Amino acid sequence: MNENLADWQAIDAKRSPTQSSSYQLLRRAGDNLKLLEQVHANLIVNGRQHHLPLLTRLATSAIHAGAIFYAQKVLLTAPTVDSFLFSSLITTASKSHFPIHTIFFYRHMAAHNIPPTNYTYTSLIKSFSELRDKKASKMVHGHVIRKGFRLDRYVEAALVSLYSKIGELEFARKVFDGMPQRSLVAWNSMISCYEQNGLPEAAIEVFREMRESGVQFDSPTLASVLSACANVGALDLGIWIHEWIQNNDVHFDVILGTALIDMYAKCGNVIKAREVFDQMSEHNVVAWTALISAYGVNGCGKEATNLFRLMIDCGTNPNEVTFIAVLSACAHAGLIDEGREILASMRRFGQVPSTEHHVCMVDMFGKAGLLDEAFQYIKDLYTVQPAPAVWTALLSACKKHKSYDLGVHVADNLIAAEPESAGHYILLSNIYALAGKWERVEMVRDIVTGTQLKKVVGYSIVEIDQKEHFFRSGDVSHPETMAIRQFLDDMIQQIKAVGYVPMSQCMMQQMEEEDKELALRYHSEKLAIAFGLSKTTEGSTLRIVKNVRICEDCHMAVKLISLVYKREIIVRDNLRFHHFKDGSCSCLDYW
DNA sequence: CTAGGGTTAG
Repeated sequence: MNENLADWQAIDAKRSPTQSSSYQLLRRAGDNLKLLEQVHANLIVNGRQHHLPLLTRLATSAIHAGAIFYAQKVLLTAPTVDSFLFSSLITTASKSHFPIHTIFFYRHMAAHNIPPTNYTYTSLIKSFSELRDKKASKMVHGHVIRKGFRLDRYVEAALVSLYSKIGELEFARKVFDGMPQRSLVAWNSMISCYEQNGLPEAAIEVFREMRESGVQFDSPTLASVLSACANVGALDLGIWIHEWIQNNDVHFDVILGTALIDMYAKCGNVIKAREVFDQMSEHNVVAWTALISAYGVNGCGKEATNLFRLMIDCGTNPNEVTFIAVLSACAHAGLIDEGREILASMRRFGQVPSTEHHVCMVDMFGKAGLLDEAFQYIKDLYTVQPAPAVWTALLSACKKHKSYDLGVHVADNLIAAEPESAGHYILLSNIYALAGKWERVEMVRDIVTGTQLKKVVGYSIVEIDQKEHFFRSGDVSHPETMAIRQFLDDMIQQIKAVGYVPMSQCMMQQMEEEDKELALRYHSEKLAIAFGLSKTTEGSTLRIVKNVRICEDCHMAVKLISLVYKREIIVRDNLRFHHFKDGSCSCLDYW
């Protein structure tokens, strides 16, 4: 036996490393844990456990197989260790989403007095960004500085990404600004940081800086920027990027394609979104969902549900996001029976309806005025307290359909469940206002102001010559405010001539009729449209992006504006699109 | 022979 072993080792020693039998066995074992254990035994029997490259490969393969504890055992029983083994373990563990074990390996590395490398930190940082712990993240940054990797371009890019994921934008920017030489990946991390944290304008601004500093961008850059364009409604820049992709040699994959679909969809151009989809060679569930959502938010519910079925026929299974997209499409289009059917089909795809799906269903019933059905749906759901978002959907429906009693009942429950959310109080006061109970409106408003609850400030954006202009209700901050107001006053006169009557009941505060009319007149979307009309030529489409829902008065006004000025106007609110043309809206007043 | 950071849908 011992002689055999000696022979074996003699033979093996003569082979080149890649031909060594142990290495071959390891390769063939792949991610199969049983086989890896056999190779491990083989290594020990043949006295090759000192061979670190083999041991490293064994341990990383074990992690790939999901056997993180086995990898730990390999490490703890290894007769010798080196920096490479540790870095490999840390990298593989972080890539395989074992963040805690990544830290375990890092601690052991220190215990063995093996100095970390920049490889160590990029992976360690990646694990911490998965943990989303602010304090721990800053501790890692401290380690990076103490060990002298503060100016390593790989580590810095990872830090930008880490701070992005935990929402520490200023720290991300500080690291980025402090880089002596910014890598492409660092630029991409910074852009993605702003995009992912709800600051699409800032993301676009960094992209501008990037172009100015002459850094060549790539496919991940553009995917992030397109996503930012989508969220801010920057169609001009989006089209510029699309053309750039067509004229340059950039890796056009399913991710970039999906980003393009979403950009066109969120800028209101479903036709182009479909065109991009049809040109893509690969369609995964994300791409399908983006297209279904495109049709859904633009009010084309029938097309959305047809695509949903086509997707399944083509062999792609819907996931939870797909169901949200298709159910909300049903809600926007009033496809009640289809919505019910699709909800029931979730189980077949291994999906369980969650709060977001329930919200879609309640919204669907609620929009259609089926308030009792919506209420019953909620009551049938749980034995315990339903999620607040479900009640909010019902409450919005109560407001829309002026159901006073149910509305007050729902709002009471909602406020009891989430007393810190200002939105609930506003909805409740709206319900009181609709019922003319002004003293209650005042009471609720006093609560909101008295406790300093944060309320969402509504705004509208209009893009003129690749520049976004922001307006809030009653805004006077725009440099051209005087001209805008004059144009707007004239615009109101013009639509009054064709039958516009200000819907003062949209004002949820008690004030004089005249004041109500003026308050309505300076709603942010009217300001944005007046500015847009005055700055663009006849025949061009106007696009407005809002962060809250359009009110009934503005909806009526914009219909008439589209008629009088012979303009197509697309308004995107936080939930869907309204395409105004020739005096009517694509939503057919169902929203 | 064994290791890096950034990208898409709600």
